[in-house]
Amino acid sequence: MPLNRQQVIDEALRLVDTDGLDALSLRKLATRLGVQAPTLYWHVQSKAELLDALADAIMDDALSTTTVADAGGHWREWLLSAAAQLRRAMLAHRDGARIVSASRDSLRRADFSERAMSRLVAHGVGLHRARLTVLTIERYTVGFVLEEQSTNASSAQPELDLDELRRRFPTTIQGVTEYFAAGRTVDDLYRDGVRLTLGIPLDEAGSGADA
Amino acid sequence: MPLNRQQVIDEALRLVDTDGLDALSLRKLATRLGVQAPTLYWHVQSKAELLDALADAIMDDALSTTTVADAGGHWREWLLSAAAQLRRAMLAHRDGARIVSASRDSLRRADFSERAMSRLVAHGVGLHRARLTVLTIERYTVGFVLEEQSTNASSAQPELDLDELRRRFPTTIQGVTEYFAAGRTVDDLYRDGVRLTLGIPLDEAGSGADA
DNA sequence: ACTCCTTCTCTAACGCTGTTAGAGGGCTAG
DNA sequence: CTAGCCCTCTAACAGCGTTAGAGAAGGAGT
Repeated sequence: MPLNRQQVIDEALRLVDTDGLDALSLRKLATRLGVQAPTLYWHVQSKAELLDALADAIMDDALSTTTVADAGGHWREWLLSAAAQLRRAMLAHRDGARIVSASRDSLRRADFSERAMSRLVAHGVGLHRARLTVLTIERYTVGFVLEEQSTNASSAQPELDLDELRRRFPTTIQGVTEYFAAGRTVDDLYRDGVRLTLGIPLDEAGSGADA
Repeated sequence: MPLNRQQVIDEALRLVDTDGLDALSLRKLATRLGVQAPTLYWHVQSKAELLDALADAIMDDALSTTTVADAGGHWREWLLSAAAQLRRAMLAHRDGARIVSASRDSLRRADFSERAMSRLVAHGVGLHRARLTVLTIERYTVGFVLEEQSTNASSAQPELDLDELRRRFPTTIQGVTEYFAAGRTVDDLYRDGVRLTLGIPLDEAGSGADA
């Protein structure tokens, strides 16, 4: 049985998952597939095209399962769960957000936008606001997961003195501490960001002032 | 006069600006500085550290000018202009958002958060909401500029049929068309996203001008 | 004047990368 | 038996980040 484009993509994704995006080389990938590196060029135009295919594969996951969350309810709730699905899909693979954000034209991302926007419009949201809302949440999500995954990937910082941090970033540290002290998780943090954007009221332990 | 770490960073940034991040190699950089590649290792620990320094340089721009926008007014307006400043700083260099988002630990980004959060808190915003707001807007901004710059960098897509796009993404296309037809720009789009998150009312009907 | 030490740059090389050229094996169709 | 497609191969190129180690230049101390 000859090799197959889909196998190449799958194995590449697996390699990325174990070793990280920076460790993905065509030679290593070829070896895993029991083949020589130039052979891959029969199945794939270039490494860049392979990366685009990986991004599409990740986005497919985000799209395939969004339908499930279709159950009725307010459009805000629907969008919140669709966005969480997008995040989960990127989070499902190491460097997932980097892969998706680096892909150059992916139509799958447009599929996501289209699905979300049309749903909002169908629920009576104005076209203008629908577009703005979906775009904002998409970019927030990419930015969020990108940061979320970059901290994992990097080596530990040896020289950071906690006391100096507390001195230099008192408010930030306090805010972070307060947030997680209440038993909240990064998942909650992400969703609260979406809620903020959607104007969904969030339950703060200590109430926040407004002006 | 011997070479100098600052010169290395400056020239690297200039090289990135003209040729893009992917074209930044130590050999090319060294040649521009009239020196051999290994010499750079005297001034810089590794290429990764150089990239971090570039990110810091970009963030310095974002921080140095934010103070100017300190003039009184609602904290929402202040944060909007601070965020716009952050975006402008990344936009000022080719692949700026990629450089910033890939930097592994930058304290300058924490400086930005700290400054924004403390300002919000000083204006009476609760710690919880301040943290959430600043974090959301930061990640939205990185995601936004990342996408904004990635379209520039890529080669033009030859095979995209406009009719097929219209068929596949009717709502999206309609929304995009509507948005820009009113004379709005990408700048407006970015700011409207921030406004949405901050709960600042945006004028949907007519022009993109705002008070 | 001589030596020591630091600062900065050099040459040479290692192992890795994506990619191309081009040969060839194996299968199917005529 | 031949033609042609599908798929894989070997060999090689130019480029990459990085290291080892030599050496030039200059100030400091004796």
